[in-house]
Amino acid sequence: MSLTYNPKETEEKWYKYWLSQGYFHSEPDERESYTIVIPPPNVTGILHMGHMMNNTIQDVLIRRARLKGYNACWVPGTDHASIATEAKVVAKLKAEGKSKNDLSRDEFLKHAWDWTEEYGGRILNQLQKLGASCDWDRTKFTLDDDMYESVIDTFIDLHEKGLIYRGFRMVNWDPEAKTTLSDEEVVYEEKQGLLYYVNYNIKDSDEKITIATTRPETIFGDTAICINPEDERFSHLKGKEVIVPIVNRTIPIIEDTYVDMEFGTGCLKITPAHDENDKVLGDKHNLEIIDIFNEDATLNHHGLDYKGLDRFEARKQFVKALKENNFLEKTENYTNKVGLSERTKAVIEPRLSDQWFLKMKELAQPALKSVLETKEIKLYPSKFENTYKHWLENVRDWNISRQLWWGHRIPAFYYGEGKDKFVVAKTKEEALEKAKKESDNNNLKLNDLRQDEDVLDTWFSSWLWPMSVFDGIRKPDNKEFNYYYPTKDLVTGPDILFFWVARMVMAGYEYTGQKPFDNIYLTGLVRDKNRQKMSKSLGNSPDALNLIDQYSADGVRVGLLLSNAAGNDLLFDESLCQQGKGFSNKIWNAFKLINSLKIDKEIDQPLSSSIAIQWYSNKFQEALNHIEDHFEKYRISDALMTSYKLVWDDFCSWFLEMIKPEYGKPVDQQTRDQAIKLFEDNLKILHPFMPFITEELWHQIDDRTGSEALIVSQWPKSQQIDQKVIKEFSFVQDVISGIRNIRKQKNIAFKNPIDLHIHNNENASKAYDVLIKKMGNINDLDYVQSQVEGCLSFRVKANEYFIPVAGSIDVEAEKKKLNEELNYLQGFLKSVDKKLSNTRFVENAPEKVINIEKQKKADAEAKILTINKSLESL
RNA sequence: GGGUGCGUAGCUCAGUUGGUUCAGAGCAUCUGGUUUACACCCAGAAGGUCAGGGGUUCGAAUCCCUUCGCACCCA
Repeated sequence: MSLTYNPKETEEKWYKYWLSQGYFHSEPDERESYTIVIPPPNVTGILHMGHMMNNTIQDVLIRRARLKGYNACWVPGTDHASIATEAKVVAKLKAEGKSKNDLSRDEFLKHAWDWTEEYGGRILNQLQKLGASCDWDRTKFTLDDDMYESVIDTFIDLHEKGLIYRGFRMVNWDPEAKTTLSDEEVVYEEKQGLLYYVNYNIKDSDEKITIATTRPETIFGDTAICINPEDERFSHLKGKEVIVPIVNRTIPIIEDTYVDMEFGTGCLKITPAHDENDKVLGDKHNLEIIDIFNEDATLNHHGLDYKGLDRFEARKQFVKALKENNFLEKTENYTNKVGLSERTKAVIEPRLSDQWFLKMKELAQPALKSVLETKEIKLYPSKFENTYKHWLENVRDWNISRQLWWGHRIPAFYYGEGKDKFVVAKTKEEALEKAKKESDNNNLKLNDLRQDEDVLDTWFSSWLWPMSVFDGIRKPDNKEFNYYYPTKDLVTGPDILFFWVARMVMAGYEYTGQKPFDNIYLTGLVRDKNRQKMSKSLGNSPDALNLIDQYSADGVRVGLLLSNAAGNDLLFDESLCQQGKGFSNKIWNAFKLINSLKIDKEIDQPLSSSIAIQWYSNKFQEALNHIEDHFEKYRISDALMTSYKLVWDDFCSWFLEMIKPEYGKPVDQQTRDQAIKLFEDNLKILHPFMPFITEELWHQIDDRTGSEALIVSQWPKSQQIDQKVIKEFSFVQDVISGIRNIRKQKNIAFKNPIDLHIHNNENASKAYDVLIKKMGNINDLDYVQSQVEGCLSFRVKANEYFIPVAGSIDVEAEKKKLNEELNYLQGFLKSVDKKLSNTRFVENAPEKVINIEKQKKADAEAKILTINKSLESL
């Protein structure tokens, strides 16, 4: 066995081994299934801390399920991320001097596929370094043929059900990506801007009216001025018209109570094409709609001389012109929230366009019910239920179209001039048949059909993920789907609770009548020390593989899990990984110790060892119960911490020290065998957290065949716990701590033996005396009936322990110590007495609590008695 | 503007049904230790107005109200 643990070699070796043995692969069989589908990372992405966190948790769950005898199946895959990927491909083309506009759709898609093939597998390979035990044979991509068809089938089905419709709506337009974004993809930022006060001349009058706007460049699109009908300042202007400055168009003054008389000048310009609220007013008052922008947010011909200028440049120049022509009254500083594209950071332009929408209200109902009413799906931590509820109860129709090429192309075919002349069909041929019927025109040819140019929102494919990875959309009765679905756990971040999770629940019920998963576990976001979300784009994410290099995969896994409770953000700190690595070292050395002991088959097991084994067996069972409970409640970090303390404190610091023979002496066969058995149980519960080192040691213990690998062994069985053993030993631990304290106090090195006299008021079991002697390095241990002079003392419960020390005892110091203990106890007793003499407490508190208080009282009284006696004898 | 959550040791965070185990863990700090599996170690110590105030209760870090600070979501 090598002196120190070499994670690099080990990790590579065992990952290959697991793969070669097919342990990650699952096929339906008679066992119960335990399925997790990975939240598909972005195909162009690379591994960041969030992924590591997320996937470590999934791997812990799936490895534990495997050990517990489930047929565990973790399905990996990626999504095509239309906006992000298309943006990257466009950027790459640009760097090569090509423009997307010069390419045909097919040519562009070829570039996108090339890109995907080059970078697509990257993130999955990185997951392997982390130890992820995914069933790689099942790896899926949202644009695989079967996945593609599932999405198209779903679109057609929902359209037939009347849930998908086409609408002319104000959308969030990203002028950089030249696409629509959903509300969820827009981030708002406060920006310092100006409020411009602009004068409009009243037609056939010398009078003018002043409006305040943050966007003077949209004046080109003005089609009305609106005043509040109750505003007396403007009542004389009712029915008149104004002239748009510079543009010289005449527009009406309309009246609507929507206008806030307090804000600005109480007078509003209406630009229906470029503002959501103006659009509503425009519809109400039948106003003309003038769209002044091109798709890249430069001005079109409505912008007159400013045609072709970017909106911000146009604003600058137009304001200058307004000023020069005395239309600009004044400007004021003004902060407003500006919507930005999450992906490109471009300022969102509200834009009217034809889009495809999915009605959400109906679909949301089962999703609400299952999480909030029937609890068929459980959400961890439950605090997110409120957020979930609020979103679903106020859900808006989902704009599912994107003005992009990379993705699932909308299967709508236009056959005539009007934009409502279309049919939805799976193939062009089917579409032709439908179109002939609808148009009553049998002369229609394939060439007369034009397919919609847009693709579907990426989430419109990933909301099917738990079904489509098992081909459950196309073939709902297939064997695998029936076996693996519904899945068990979904592990993801709270930031995509609506984007993805809620929608998967909707799709699940819509298509199977069943939930897609039993449990939703929302992890925290990984943040850096400045509380910023860690992301590649901010450049504040440590390189994942570098971390693994430095601290080992096991170390990083432990580091990530250690201080991370569900749903709470984790401020990432590398020292946590260091702690994880330190833990590996500890485990390694624990085995090194057991392994290095020479065995003597002739010697009997010492009493101290048999006690140690009995104690640790029970301690292990107690911890196992806690661990099971933690897992059940998805308190993964607690489960890890419980295991950590069990192995480090109980196993290494106590158990191993107790069974360790004197230096150079051999160990008996029985103790060694039992220690190995207990160590193996440790490895089993550690395996989900630290798969590599545990598998390595498992094989160092013994030559094992393929089917005997740790990854496919059996999780320890729960057994009856002997609480008495644990309780008695805990008392013994206190005694040993007391001895250590005295040694420390008097600077008595451990190698120097001392004597111990025990005044056994508690009538504690003497069975453990051998251990006290061994662990305290006690020469003579005896029992006394009264205080012993010339000793330092300490107490455990009512028991008193005396240790003779060389030189004179400082009687005053001893008295002082005793008096302090006495004072504390008397205060404590008083508070307990107060409780017990309170009739309302005795009447109301549960019996269990009262008994505890009574026990406290008895213990305190006994101890006080002991101390008083000691004080007397001093 | 509306909603949700958070505030516990120097730092990062647990604290489950209000009641033993409750004021905890890890890191950092300090003191001592090593011929012995591990200095990636061992044995100890110190560190707290549970954000402030009020209330409910026999009993509050935990429940309610309120003030302050912070974060996130939605508009």
